Amino acid sequence: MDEVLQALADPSRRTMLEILRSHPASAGELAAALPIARPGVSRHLRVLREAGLVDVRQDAQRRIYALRPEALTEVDQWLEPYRALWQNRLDALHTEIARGKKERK
Amino acid sequence: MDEVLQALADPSRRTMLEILRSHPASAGELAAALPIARPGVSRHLRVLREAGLVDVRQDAQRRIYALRPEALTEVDQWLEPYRALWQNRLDALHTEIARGKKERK
DNA sequence: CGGGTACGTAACCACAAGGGTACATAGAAG
DNA sequence: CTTCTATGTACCCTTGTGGTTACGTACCCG
Repeated sequence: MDEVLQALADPSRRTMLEILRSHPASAGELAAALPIARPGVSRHLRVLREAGLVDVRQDAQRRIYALRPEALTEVDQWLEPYRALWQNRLDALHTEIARGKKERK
Repeated sequence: MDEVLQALADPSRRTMLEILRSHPASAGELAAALPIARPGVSRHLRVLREAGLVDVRQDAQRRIYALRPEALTEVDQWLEPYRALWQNRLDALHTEIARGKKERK
């Protein structure tokens, strides 16, 4: 969990995930899409790998990275107890609005 | 969004949110619950405040912090496009299991 | 085997983050 | 108005993080 949220904190890494969301990509491909040099990308990929957010597959001399979306369920679960709270608030807001409408009639 | 995920990356800050989930608390109260000194807590609180994750209310010389769970909807929304993916995977897994059962019969 | 390609790792550097101590400030209390 | 309480800010230091260049390595191709 910790590692996942840590990994998500960096915008470059989030961009990588976004790319991988549409298709698996090689390290070079990802590097080309980012404003940073290849070694930097390599390290970011390591972080993502260690957080379980991506999988690597070797294809000749290329490394193909693929998204492992299940890892994000951790975040979803962490969010869970808060979800109830914000939904209550939204419900309350809607009730408020509804009441407002009534009273304005 | 960026600020929110950034804020969530730190475990101490997540602990604070967890505490605030059950009840609003003063800065000192939060500091007492954490292994770090009050000034550090103050700084963490600023980060949370700037990310919109908490609200402050002044009560005499105390500052009462309250959770603002709506801020987390940003994370929920960010998660959204990935959610579809991991659910597909889980569905596929279930299908796979179901098929396996059948074949094993 | 020699060379090109695709990566990762090592070494290095600059700066942001997080922790601590000391101090400033605002408000209650006397 | 002085003092105590609660909290934030300034400053300093150490560590972590992200980026770069240089280098090592694995693999295909001729």
